[in-house]
Amino acid sequence: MPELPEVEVVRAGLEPAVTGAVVASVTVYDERSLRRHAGPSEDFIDRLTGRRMLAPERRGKFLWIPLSEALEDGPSRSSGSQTPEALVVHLGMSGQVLLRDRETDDLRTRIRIELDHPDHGPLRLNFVDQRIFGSMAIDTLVQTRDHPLQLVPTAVAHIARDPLDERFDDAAFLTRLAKKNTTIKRALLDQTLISGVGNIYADESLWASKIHYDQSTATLTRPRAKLLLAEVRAVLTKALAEGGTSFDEQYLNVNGQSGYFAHSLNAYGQQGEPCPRCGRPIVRESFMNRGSHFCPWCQRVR
DNA sequence: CCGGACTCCTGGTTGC
DNA sequence: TGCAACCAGGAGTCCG
Repeated sequence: MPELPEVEVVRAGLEPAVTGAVVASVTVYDERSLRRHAGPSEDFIDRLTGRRMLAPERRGKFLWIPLSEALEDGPSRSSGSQTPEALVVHLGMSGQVLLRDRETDDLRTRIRIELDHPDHGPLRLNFVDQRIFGSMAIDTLVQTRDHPLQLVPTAVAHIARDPLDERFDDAAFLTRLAKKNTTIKRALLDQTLISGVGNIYADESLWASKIHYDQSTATLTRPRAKLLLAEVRAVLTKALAEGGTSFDEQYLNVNGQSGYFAHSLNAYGQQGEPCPRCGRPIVRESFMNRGSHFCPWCQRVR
């Protein structure tokens, strides 16, 4: 499942290739991938075709590419009365954005976007998604509450900043966390409190900070919560560093599954394996309709 | 505010 | 060997 590091790898891979590119054509092969688009596929195609892409942005697991008019000369209409828009991408469980030449097809391509880039020439974006939990949509950009000059898609407006965002407010997060009447893993997965963390990195950062997934947030001491936040950052940063190294240079292959962190997981998917810290077996329990992996010895409710 | 149930979805794996 | 049941879960919605 793509979480913050995987989505950031995609964003960084797309940036040099799509920034400044003009959308030549759009093909929707599966309308279900437009679930989050407020309108029919014709509307999606009309609003995307002919637009110029700006630098991709990300918050948590959401990725978006702001769009401007394609006009090269004269004053840009995008800064005038036009409502700013963006192509919003969420990878869901299995989404990938593959950057290809105009001849390359990919299995299970749901949406295809053909681009003309002033430097790189003709390109093709294949949105591939096996389980169709991901989506593309054209959305309007709105001001954020804490920074009026920063615009985000309306679909992202309710999402908290992620812990790798320089404007993430540690103190405010810790205070909100302490006031919540819930348990810690639930809080970590609550994208309105802290974004970008999914099931894998939640389990990994809880293991690293020796906290049980069902620990009450109200009784979690501030030092331990602070440690957890530091471990969340460490885990995400490490994954990002490992994932950011595996690009195919010929096609600038942007792949949502490349550079996965699987070879250095301590808890996630490790049930039955010895805990790397104490040697006792890692246990998997069902929680929130998903697996929770933890060491019952190192991670106890306190 | 909180949590549980449900929905979307498909291909790999398991079980009989 | 064949097929059905099961499983994985991000995010939104609805309801108690």
